[in-house]
Amino acid sequence: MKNRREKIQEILRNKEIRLTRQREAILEVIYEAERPVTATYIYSSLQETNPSLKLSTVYRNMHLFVGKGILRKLSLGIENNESYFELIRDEHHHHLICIHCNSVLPLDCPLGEFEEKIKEETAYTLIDHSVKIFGICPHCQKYSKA
Amino acid sequence: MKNRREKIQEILRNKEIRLTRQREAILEVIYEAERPVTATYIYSSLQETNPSLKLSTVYRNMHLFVGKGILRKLSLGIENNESYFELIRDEHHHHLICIHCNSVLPLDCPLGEFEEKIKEETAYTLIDHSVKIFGICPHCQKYSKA
DNA sequence: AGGCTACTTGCAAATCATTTGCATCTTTAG
DNA sequence: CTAAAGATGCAAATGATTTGCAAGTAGCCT
Repeated sequence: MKNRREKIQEILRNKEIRLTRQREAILEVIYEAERPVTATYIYSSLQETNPSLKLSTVYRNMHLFVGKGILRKLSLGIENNESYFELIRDEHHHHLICIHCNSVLPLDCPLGEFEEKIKEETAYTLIDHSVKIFGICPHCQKYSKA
Repeated sequence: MKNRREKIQEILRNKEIRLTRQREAILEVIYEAERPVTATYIYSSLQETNPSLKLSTVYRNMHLFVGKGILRKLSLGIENNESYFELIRDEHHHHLICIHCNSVLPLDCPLGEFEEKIKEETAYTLIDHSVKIFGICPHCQKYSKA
């Protein structure tokens, strides 16, 4: 039974990415979050334990991880223009976004037949798709009653 | 039978927006484009005819028009981080995006029952959603065979 | 037609997210 | 243990978008 740190190191080695303190720390934060996070979130989360970590290093590694297929970059279209990053786990899914607190939850994919239909109708080669649903989470519903 | 300029002026008046040379020109570009456009696209399109128009004015009016329900802002997640804006015409729809030429086609909405299900399962208040399908259009399929 | 007032614009500087150049440090293969 | 390749810190650059402020203009009221 491997602990998280070992699992992260294995992922990096499998992808032929050098192990650095920073990279391990970044991936730990992402694993722990269990939801898409921003570069700034990662940076802030690590300020206490890794005060020398720079935001540019976070961004550089986001790029690297996306390129290596470890992460996926999302453009959620939330008020700010920050990009979110999430682990590419096995299964295809989508996102439910709270427009108050910007938190993000995973959703199953409701397309499928729809894609077939589009493919026939338009003759496009379909490559990928994304579904985003915006709402207000139960927690924010309470606090925005004021 | 109204011409385009008159139609635009009517829209602005209906929304209680002051008529300015800049606003009319901006909306003309958007109407003519018949697809989502960026602020920079609008700005460039107007440099010849309205050389004094500033990009900040375009952005300010994009904001205004979105707020008044004339336009909708899209985050398409295309390589650059530019925002796209489209006219809010009649009905709710979605987008099929060609990843080669960045052209955008409208799609019918495939959600509906799915939203009901999500609402029950998560207790979120659902506000809006977006579906984007990425692919390669028939035209680009030919030219990318090379 | 002229004038007032509030709203707009141009302009320049600020801001925000993200990227990049460069010198210094660290990882890893031998 | 050591050198070379690659990574990081730092600071400055970039690109998109926003903002403060003074000057300009639309729309209303004589």
